[in-house]
Amino acid sequence: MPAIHFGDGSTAKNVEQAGQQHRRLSSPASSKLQRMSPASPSVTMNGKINGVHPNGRQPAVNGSGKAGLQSRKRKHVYMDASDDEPADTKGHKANGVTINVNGRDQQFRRNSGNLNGTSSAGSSKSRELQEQRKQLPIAQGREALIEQIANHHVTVLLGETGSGKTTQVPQYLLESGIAGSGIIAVTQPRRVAATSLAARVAAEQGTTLGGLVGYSVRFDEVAGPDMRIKYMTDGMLVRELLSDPLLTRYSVVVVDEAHERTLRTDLLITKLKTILKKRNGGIFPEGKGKGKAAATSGNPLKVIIMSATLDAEKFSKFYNNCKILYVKGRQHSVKIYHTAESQVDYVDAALRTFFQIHVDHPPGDVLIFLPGQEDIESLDKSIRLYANRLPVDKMAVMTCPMFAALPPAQQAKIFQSTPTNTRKCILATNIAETSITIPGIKYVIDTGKHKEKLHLAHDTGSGFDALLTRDITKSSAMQRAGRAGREDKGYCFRLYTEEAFEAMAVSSEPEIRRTSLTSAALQLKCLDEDIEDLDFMDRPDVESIMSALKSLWFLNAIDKSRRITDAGRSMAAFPLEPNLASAVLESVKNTCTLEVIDIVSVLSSTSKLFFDISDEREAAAEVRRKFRHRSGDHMTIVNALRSYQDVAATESKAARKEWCRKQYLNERTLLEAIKIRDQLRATCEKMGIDWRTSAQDDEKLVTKSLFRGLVLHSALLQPDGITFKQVYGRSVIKIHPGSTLADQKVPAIIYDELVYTNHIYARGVSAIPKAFLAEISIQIKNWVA
DNA sequence: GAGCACTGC
Repeated sequence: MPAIHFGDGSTAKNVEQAGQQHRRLSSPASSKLQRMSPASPSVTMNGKINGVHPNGRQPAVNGSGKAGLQSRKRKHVYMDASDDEPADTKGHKANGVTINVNGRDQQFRRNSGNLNGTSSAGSSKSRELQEQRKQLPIAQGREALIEQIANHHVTVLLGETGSGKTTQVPQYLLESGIAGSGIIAVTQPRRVAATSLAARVAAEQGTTLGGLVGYSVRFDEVAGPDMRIKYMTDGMLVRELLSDPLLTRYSVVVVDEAHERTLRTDLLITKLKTILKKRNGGIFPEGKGKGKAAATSGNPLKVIIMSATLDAEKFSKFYNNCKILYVKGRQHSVKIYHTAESQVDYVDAALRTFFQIHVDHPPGDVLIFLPGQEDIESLDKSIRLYANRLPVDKMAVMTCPMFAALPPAQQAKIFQSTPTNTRKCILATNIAETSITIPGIKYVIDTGKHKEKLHLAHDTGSGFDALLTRDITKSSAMQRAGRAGREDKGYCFRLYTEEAFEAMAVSSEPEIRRTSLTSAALQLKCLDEDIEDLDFMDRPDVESIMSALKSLWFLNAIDKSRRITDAGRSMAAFPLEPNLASAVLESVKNTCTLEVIDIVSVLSSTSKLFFDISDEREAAAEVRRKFRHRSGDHMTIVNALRSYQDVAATESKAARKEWCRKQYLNERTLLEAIKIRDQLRATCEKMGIDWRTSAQDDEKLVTKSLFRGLVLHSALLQPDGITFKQVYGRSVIKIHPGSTLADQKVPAIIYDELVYTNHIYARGVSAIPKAFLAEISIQIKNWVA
């Protein structure tokens, strides 16, 4: 195998040499860095004007400030924030306050290997935990932090990985009395984070989970009357807004991981701004008059925005230039190498780089970031093939694929300890970037690619998604590199040039600018707010808003003057996308709620119901025939779900699992769907809807109900007898070959989604009579009139 | 005649 060349002609073979080379090139920056690093832990409070993290600054993965992540260009030099900012930030107008803390990395890790839902809280005694708390980097800035938060209604806290902000800040708020008698809500983008953090903080407080500290995520809540700190998913708090628009239960809302900019986080940030105005007396407290505004309301709210990287100033600007606090974290240094030339075949480059590391570098596990399952499986095969040919005196290689769709048992393999004289090689998607932390990683190989779902909106509200392999962003590249420095110093080999890195976007577009806004628009309508009028950090595209409103109008969720309808309010009550919620409401009229809820439960599950394994497609299709329903894929889902329940009623857990495997059914999807179904049935009961009504053998009732929600996803057969044309759009589409209706000649269809590969394919397809289309077009004309 | 990253109620 020819070697891959990294850096300026140096190969990965000689790390020290390559490292020296890199240091030399960046020497002006690194000498400055070393000078600026405080020699001992210190807390620097500075009320003067100081730009904290000027625009474009990257996160400091290399917390110690030694050689590593810095590039030649000054604007990407990583450093400790301090008084001694480079010239380009002088005079930068911001109310920044720097809390500069050095501290030791802790053994405790967030989200650490929590696939099995076990708590990351140790069994250590309370005293040990208290000692650990004091050792966290943030602990040294505790008093300064408390003072700042006490005196301001909004605080932006920029804390690096390992600073301890997420576990400690809520406890400081509680212990200092700032939170008053209200609840402290701490939002997280991911469920596992919310549950494992709550467990950890409960242990630190010496209470059981559900006492002082609780959590709330979908399907799972541990809370009690004494709860003062509540970790929750951002989606849960958005949902609470619908019943309590001012969030009166909470005295503090901490929005964590705000830099991820999920749609729900952005919604919260926007709504919190208006809630602050209402609860805190209309005006934000600026530097002067701090604390006074709180007196204008009996129940003031404090907001803390926590971010790991970048964007801190953007958050601050959004909240009338509120204070930015900065807490340093502690990470071990990671040396980064770029390839000397760009690589055409990243899978091949990853293969060769892995063996360069394996042959020439000391023990330590390797994590390779790849875009998807297909590349992972192909590289996995290649690595195992070559590993078998290694000389016997070399370490063995153990490969571990890792992606979300992988069965949990195989996912767990990455957390098993590596056998002696063996190097573990983990081949992972983005899942290893934020969702899970894998212990023992010393080397990261970064292909620089990921998969991205692009929503191609259409002015009619129809549109389709395409999943494309694209370049990652700089912040993503930094995050990936950081995965090598969790436990000790590490190395990151980027399979792209330094120029390619420089050309990457700083961070990805916020979700609000990429995703369908139909659901968000409906929720806001429930609060009597219009998505088009709201003050967002990043405003969504006009086309995207129009597409969302048009969809809502087609679903009869809003009327022609854009006011929410009764039906719209009912739809918002369901934890479903509005189109599926609309199908459920329609099923009430058509007396088939039982079947429709079964279907939408599966459709809104995370993964697909049927496995699609390319090598076993024939066998899968054969087995699937017995679930097949002539009307199409939706009733086929009902058949499969019912068959599973028959099996589940009598068989053991192991037998159920085996049955699913033989049917090429994803049991994880079935179990999730059943949970969702229970939740939907409960929602129906609250609304006085009888969910037990069944279509019996009249499946047209079911397709008619689904059609109501999928109006915009309807298409008519063209004269060629093969392709379909969208009724409310211009695209010409085909039925996906995996559908039960592939090769069937039906006059009109509805579909769940369109996927764009070499054709635009409709997936999740059912046949409908053309008469349905005629009926709806009359209804639509009547609304317009 | 097929090729799906991740997350949320």
